[in-house]
Amino acid sequence: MQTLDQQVTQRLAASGVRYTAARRAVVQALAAADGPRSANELFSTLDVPLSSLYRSLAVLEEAGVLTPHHGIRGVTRYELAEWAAGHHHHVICGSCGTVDDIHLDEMIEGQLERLVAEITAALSFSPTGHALEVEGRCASCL
Amino acid sequence: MQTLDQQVTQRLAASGVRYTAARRAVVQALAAADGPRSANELFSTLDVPLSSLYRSLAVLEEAGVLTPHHGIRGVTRYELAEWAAGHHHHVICGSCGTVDDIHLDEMIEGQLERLVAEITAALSFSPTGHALEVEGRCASCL
DNA sequence: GCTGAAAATGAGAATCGTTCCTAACATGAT
DNA sequence: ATCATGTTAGGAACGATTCTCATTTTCAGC
Repeated sequence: MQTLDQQVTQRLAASGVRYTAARRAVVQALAAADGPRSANELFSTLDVPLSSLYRSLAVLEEAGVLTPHHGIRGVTRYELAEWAAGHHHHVICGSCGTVDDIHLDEMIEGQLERLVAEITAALSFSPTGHALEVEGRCASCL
Repeated sequence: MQTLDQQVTQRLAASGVRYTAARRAVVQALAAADGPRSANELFSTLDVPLSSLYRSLAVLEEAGVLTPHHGIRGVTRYELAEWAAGHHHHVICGSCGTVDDIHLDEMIEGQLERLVAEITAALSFSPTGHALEVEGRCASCL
């Protein structure tokens, strides 16, 4: 079992890029968060210039370390990829755009997986993943 | 059983706005499409000024006729709301951003519904809907 | 420990989708 | 016909993101 940093280092090396301090800060901030975060949200936490932040996010996405999540008002939030964060789903507030992770218990997740398999079996489309999103209002927007 | 136009007229009346030619064109274009469409995509089809188009989309969303779908690069695509288009899900190409509708058969949809009910039962969050999105590559991006 | 090429950075300008503003234009109720 | 209100076109403004480029950092090979 390797640490997250070791795994990220390997992934970045495979893309021929370095695991610098700014990139490390981004990965650690996202690892500590309990949902996807936008560039601006990270910016207000991290003391990394915005332009560098956007570049780091792009590099990390390209290397398969982060996955983007497109929300309201053109805001893209990033989270650790599935191999790092574990497979999970999202609860999204339609009002403020906040996204929280939810992990389904194995039984339910298994059912969902079977469902997706049935759906994609009939399509001429090569699926790479699936996402179940529950929409509603979060506690602070009610 | 009323026509779509009649139903939309009622919804807009409830919001105190008119069902004008431009709005009718938007609704009909989306009814004919087999997936969500962005303002730009509609613009290239409809001969409605972009600013009016955006306003029409906002009005129709506000009235509950359309629902937005946020895609890559900050592009928002709209589709008819569930009451008009029927409940369905999406297949999304991670490369070009194209979104296509998929309708699940009743048995599968019922399973999914039960799944979502189980998930939300444990959350202090008032759900308004759910979406299952299958990600992958479309035929033209392979 | 140096050195040079490649990679990464920071600051600001530029771009893109989208929203807001304003003045001119319809429409329906009175 | 008149008035209040809804609607429009066009363009300015906006926020998120990307680009540019000069500078700095990193690291393999000496």
